Amino acid sequence: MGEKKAIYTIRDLAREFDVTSRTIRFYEEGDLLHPQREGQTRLYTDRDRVKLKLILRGKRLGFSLAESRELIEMYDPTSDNIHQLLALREKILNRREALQQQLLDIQDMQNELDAAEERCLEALRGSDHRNDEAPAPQRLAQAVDQ
Amino acid sequence: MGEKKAIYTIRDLAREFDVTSRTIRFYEEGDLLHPQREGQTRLYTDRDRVKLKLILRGKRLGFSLAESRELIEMYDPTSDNIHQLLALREKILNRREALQQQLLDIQDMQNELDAAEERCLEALRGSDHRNDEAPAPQRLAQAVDQ
DNA sequence: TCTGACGTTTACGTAAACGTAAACCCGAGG
DNA sequence: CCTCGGGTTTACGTTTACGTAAACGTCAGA
Repeated sequence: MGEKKAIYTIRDLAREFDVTSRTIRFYEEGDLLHPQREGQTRLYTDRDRVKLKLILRGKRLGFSLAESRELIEMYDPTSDNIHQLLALREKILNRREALQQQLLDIQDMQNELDAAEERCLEALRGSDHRNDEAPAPQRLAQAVDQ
Repeated sequence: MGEKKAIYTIRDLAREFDVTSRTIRFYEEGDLLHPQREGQTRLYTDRDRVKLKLILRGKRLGFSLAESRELIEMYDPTSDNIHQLLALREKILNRREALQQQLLDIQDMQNELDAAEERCLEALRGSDHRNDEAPAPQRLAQAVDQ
């Protein structure tokens, strides 16, 4: 199976994911990462790298660090407390709903981008025979209103 | 066609979209909304309502207010400056790429939520005959790595 | 007339997510 | 030996997106 013992320095990860070292240390402050230490120096494992990946993806989706921490903990059900597991399941369901809404939002927005782009191109092509269609104000309303 | 002359008070919109009046005024500070005034009082049209909707959807997708303002302006190509239109098209393309990444992120995350949920349910069902599978640390790595 | 619910402005406060600077340590290379 | 490029901590600064409080106007209803 694949090599697993890879060790990363803080710069390695910073470069790979295009964040600053400060950012990575900040995540540790927030209790999201727990690298080993060799003296003063932080050393990151593959596992840490994956967590960082999760955090950054969470960021792209608009999650707070606290939420990302929860998400990470989801994959680590060290707790055998049944009550906690149930609460966790709740959170998962909530997340799923939020994601579903995001999907809808994105689809809507993509459709509107399609339309916007077309209007742009149209405007670029025919800057001379302008104003064949309805005025702009109408369009905005139609775009989103239901 | 549909009734168009609807007028909303700040509270109306606040209630409808579950934000505070403060928030709505803040968007005006940021030049995202421009309601009419009747004396001191702000009055919002359907068009304003749609803009607010766009802003809030932008928020859900992690856009800053500045970005949302740009997005709104996209639908309002009052500028007949061709140069601006080209820049605008650039922005639209960038947006689209970002949204595509978000879609991937969301799909990944939904898959992981499926897995996480299953692990939860499994843990709930068989709290007795525990530890049939690989230990948790492996799972996290497999979930995202690759 | 008083109260209460709504509106307004001005302005300071706050939480999150880092940026940035100071001041330090440490190992390798010239 | 010195410097350079990395690492570290501590701590204050910054931006965004509002919250919150003060202090006020206005109109409807009891």
